[in-house]
Amino acid sequence: MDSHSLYDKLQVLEPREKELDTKERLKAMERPLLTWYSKHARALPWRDRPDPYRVWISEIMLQQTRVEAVKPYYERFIGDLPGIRELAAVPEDRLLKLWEGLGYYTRAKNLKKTAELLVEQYGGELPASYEELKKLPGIGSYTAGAIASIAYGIPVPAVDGNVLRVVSRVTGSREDILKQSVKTRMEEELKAVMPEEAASSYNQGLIEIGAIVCVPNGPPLCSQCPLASLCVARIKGLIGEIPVKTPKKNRKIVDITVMLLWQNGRIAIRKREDTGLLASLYEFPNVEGHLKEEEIPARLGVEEAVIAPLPAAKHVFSHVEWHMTGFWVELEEPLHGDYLWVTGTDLKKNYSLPGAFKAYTKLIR
DNA sequence: AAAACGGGGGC
DNA sequence: GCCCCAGTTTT
Repeated sequence: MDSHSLYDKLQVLEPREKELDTKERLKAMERPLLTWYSKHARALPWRDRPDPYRVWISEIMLQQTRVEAVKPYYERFIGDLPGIRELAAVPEDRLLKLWEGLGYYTRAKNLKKTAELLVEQYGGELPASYEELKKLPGIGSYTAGAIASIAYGIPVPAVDGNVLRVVSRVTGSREDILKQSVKTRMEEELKAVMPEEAASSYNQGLIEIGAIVCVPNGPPLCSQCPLASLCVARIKGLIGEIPVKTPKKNRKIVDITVMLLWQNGRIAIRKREDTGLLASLYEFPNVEGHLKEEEIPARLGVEEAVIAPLPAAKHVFSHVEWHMTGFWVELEEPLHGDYLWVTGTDLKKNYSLPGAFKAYTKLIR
């Protein structure tokens, strides 16, 4: 029987697909990619003046974080800490306050650690070398490639989730893009075809296509894509199957009891451990497990307290869920221990409490 | 190779 | 409710 599906008819209208191997296909992206990027690049704050410091800060903020979320943080951060030396000298609490709400707080701590390193050992500047950049805390292969190419014009690739998606589609690769081995090979393949004089636009162009054309969720806008005629996934109708990603695992549930300790007009907070989840941020005193009201005094080591239950709350992290219950606890005297007793105003202005505690933070005047 | 590490936006 | 995001580090 004849095949007359819409897809078959459309395929007849396509220019005949050239027989290209992967390397030739990647090389063939260059001209359409650069032409398209010169015309369609979004105006973004960090693109105004791509000096190494500004590129570095933006790239760290953009790790696993959307452009729209980064914009206001970036502007404020650059305004407060305009250069490496200011960053190296900033107190950690003020730094974390600048980062509050962005997530992945290790990024901020690594930023400061690296700034100190740069002042002490690199003459206060980011090194103009992919290999040297990659040695710095918080800078992996993607970020090293991004800084090297965008700030210094060094022809090395910068393979992020966008590039993985775009290139796997263009080449028609059904390999699992979450595998490190697949990313490493793509980096090698792209390095071999990188234009010597246009590394910045080449990398940013690939990323830009991934962000606004070959989008991460929903169908790609192939009619706007400069790589459409080269794209194996599109030509073979594999857009829905590529990129391949392995399914992710379930989140662990953790029960937590949060206590708002109130004494003489002040609330107790404490600093979290400097490693692990929400490292170095502040929190309301809490314990793992769901405590009953009558268990509270003993846990706090007090004879008496006026206790009232607070609403339950849930916070979802990427790998764990906190299921929280809470109690309001009025004490006659301060507790011994590493607590800071702060007013509501002081709390909001000077201390970074992660969003996980929002349900309880908002109860404080 | 897998897990840890946030928070927000899209559907 | 699930997926994903201009990833890196630790286990």
